[in-house]
Amino acid sequence: MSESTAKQPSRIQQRNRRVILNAALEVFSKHGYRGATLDQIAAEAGLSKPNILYYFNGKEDIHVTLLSQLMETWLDPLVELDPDGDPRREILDYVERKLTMSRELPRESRLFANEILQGAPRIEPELRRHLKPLFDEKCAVIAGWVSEGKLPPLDPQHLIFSIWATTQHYADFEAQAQILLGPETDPSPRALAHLQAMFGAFLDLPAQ
Amino acid sequence: MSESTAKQPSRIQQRNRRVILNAALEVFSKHGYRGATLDQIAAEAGLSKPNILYYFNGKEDIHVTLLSQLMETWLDPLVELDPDGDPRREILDYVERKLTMSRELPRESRLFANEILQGAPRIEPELRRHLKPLFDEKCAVIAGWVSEGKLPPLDPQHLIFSIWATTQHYADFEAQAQILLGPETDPSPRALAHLQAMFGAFLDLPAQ
DNA sequence: TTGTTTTTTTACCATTTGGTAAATCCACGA
DNA sequence: TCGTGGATTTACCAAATGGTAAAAAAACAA
Repeated sequence: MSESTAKQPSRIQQRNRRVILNAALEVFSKHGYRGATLDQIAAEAGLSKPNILYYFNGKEDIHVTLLSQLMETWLDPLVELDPDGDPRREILDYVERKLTMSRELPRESRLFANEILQGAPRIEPELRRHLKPLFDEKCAVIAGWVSEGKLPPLDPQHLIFSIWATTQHYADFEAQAQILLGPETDPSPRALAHLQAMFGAFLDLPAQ
Repeated sequence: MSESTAKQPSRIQQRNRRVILNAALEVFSKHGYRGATLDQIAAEAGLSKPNILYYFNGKEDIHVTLLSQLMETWLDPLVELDPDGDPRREILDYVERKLTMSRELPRESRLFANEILQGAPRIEPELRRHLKPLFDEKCAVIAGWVSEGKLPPLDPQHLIFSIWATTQHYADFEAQAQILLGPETDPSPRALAHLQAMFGAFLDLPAQ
């Protein structure tokens, strides 16, 4: 017992846990929690099912571990919103970061969307612990900007909801967008231009 | 054989099919397709499982029937968008209709969201047949308004995406909103005010 | 090498789940 | 009242699925 609580995981442990979590992300984001099977995850990971269960305590353990590990990445763009920056610039940059994340991490986006859609049964504590305080903090920042006259009167909470909704839409509803726009084109450039124009217009101080 | 193709369903058939579809909507929207079980649907409907299968050919049949029947209701707000109306008024009214639908039919919204998230495997043909033409038609209407100078330059496709995303967000991500805003309050009034302000600002012709 | 610990596989199991066959019940018209 | 067809229940089944026990294999420290 070289450590006080637990031994650090071996190289094999680290690698296999990572492989399993990546496979689980693929499968969970595609089929949802109930729709995903351990066999699918095992096949995707190139391991046997009992071997998967050697590294995790069960299906739910994998799912919760995934969501918890992703939480930080997921909140990162909002964390970067700087109270001391230019309000309009900060918010439009946040929109861009969220849209980029939607394009580069669509599996993560769909994983979260699936979980929230089902009522967030497994991630609710995590949301209360990490998302809620950050959300409140950044709402206060935006509200401050409004009261300082640096932004027009607006509802910070619902502004953030609108940013989340519009950016994540491109990952979560990708199947629909492909049907409506065609599968060839990457909607991102036009999506970014549109969102910058829309939120930009909303954030502009009228007749300054 | 009094009819050419099939006899019209009896009163019992009509009632039970309606009861089953309502129960299925409840269960499918809450757990997704794979997460829902025939036993749950049967319990919710107050019927036995074999009795359910007397009225439908199987789980998928129920799901597809649900989605197909809902499609019309779902597209209705967009159908009402009037090419001869005032552009700004028409679009803002559309936003309001969509938000109202999100509040009054959250189960339907989540059912669709679940299906699209999984890649729309069962409803894709329906989307190509009904949603796509309507989408193209209304995009053309909005593009017409833009080229007539009645709206500022904007991207009709992505504008509609933004309207869908922001309004449906309140149904699909209700669990998250409840954590962040508290379960007591109905977010609808403030959501409506926010969305009207946001899209209103975006649709305003600058310095006219 | 050898003994020990970690990792992987083989062979299972209990439960759940979509679905079926056949018997039974029941409404209703003649 | 009786017969007939529609409606419902009872008793199942096969496949899928999450999970386990224990043996075998691989890795590793001495």
